[in-house]
Amino acid sequence: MNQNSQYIKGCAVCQDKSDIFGGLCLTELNQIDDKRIEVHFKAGELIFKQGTPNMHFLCLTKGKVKTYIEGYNDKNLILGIVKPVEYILGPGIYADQMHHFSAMAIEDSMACLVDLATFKGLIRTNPEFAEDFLKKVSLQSIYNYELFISLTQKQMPGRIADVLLYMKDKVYESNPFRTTLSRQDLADMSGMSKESAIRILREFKDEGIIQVNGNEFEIINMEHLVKISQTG
Amino acid sequence: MNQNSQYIKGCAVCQDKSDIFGGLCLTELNQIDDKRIEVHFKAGELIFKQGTPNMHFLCLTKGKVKTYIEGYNDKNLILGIVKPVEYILGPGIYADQMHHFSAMAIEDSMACLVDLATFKGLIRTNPEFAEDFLKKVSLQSIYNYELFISLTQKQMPGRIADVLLYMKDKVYESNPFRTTLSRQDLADMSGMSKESAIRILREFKDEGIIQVNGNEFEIINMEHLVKISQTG
DNA sequence: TCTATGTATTGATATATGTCATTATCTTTG
DNA sequence: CAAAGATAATGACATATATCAATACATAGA
Repeated sequence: MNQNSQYIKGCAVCQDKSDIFGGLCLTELNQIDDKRIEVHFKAGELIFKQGTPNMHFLCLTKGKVKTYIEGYNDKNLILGIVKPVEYILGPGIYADQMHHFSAMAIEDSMACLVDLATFKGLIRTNPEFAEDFLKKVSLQSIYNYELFISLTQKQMPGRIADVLLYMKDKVYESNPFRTTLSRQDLADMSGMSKESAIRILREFKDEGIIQVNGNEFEIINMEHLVKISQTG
Repeated sequence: MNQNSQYIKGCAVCQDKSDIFGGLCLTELNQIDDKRIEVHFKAGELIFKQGTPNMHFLCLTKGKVKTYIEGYNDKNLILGIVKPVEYILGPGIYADQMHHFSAMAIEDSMACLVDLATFKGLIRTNPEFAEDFLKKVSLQSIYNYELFISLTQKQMPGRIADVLLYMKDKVYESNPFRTTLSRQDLADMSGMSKESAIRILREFKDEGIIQVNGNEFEIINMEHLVKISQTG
């Protein structure tokens, strides 16, 4: 994937654009291209912060990003891990123009920032684009409902199982997978203390459900893990 | 509010339509009117059920409705209470055409059901309408983030405080308020067992924060309740 | 290489919360 | 009005989970 040479030529030839841009014509793509900034973020860098004004549509072209709500007592709730090519867009753009969650690179990342006015203009003028966007928003919302159930109705083993399955299926899309997420991050994804997260991981390891080696995880007994996820 | 005589004359003269319809022209309103069904639901009746196909845009014109996710072990999570005039629309319409939560009348209610194709057509042809809709969806989403924090990072007193404040400010908009929600419902709003919900309510009562008389609640020490909500 | 710093792990303990059983209270209905 | 069924309330207890403190491990600098 020699992306670098591609985005230089602009959105029209970019292979890494979010699929909601797929239906746009050349004029529209150029319109975006004119208002586009490309930024590199190092792992650990904050991309935007909850409570600050939301000025851009952001499309992740490289790396990985965690989105998280900053709650009380310095506790965070990780909403999800975004990978390329996916946009990161909070609900603020059509409400109060603010960010309602924070985003931080968990790997060295690259993102295209598009002027919000341009983005909103496209929503107004191109119904297909608007529908595609609504579809994305809807899928996000459906995922959030699953998260609600996981976090509020499952006990710790079920929640950790959900996190492991999420990482395998949605984030890394491979079975032995290596993550840059810390144990604290795993805890923040499952709404528990990091000590508890560690303990559950150890139990899973002792029961032969997973293999853990530092930040490398392998799910060995998938059936059992899925069952734990389902029975809560 | 002699609504009944009004909707008979159709959407154009209806005072009870969701405000996102405010910007529609007469032709568009008539278009909706042609595809509109008006239905009465008795308290306790299911309006639509999670997992069934989503065929209509639903606008509540009278009564109150609880929306809830049906989770594991017959446990529900109430997402919110909808009151007139507000629409009830799940994320399924732009995704898999399914309901992702259930809706039940908690009072005798009246709703307008509008054909989804008509609704989607308006989204495509009227950018203001699309933007208003996106705004609604966004506000809902922002509220969901607050709910995430309340449910995952606050202890029981904080969660019950949030429920009480939600009912006072958003649902009944009055301070002594009488609700038709059961204690089980209050528990389902705050993600705890009904016994725990009852216990916390009693503690609040003993501490002089609220007054409870069956289903009538009055917040006496607002400052204290807000503090409990904030400190979790 | 050694120290310093952050992260991970573990165990002991405190606390929050759920479950179960029982009784009380309210509502419906014959 | 009485009986039956639901909902609410309470207490005793079990369990899930957080917190605290101590230790181990890794990693980055000097």
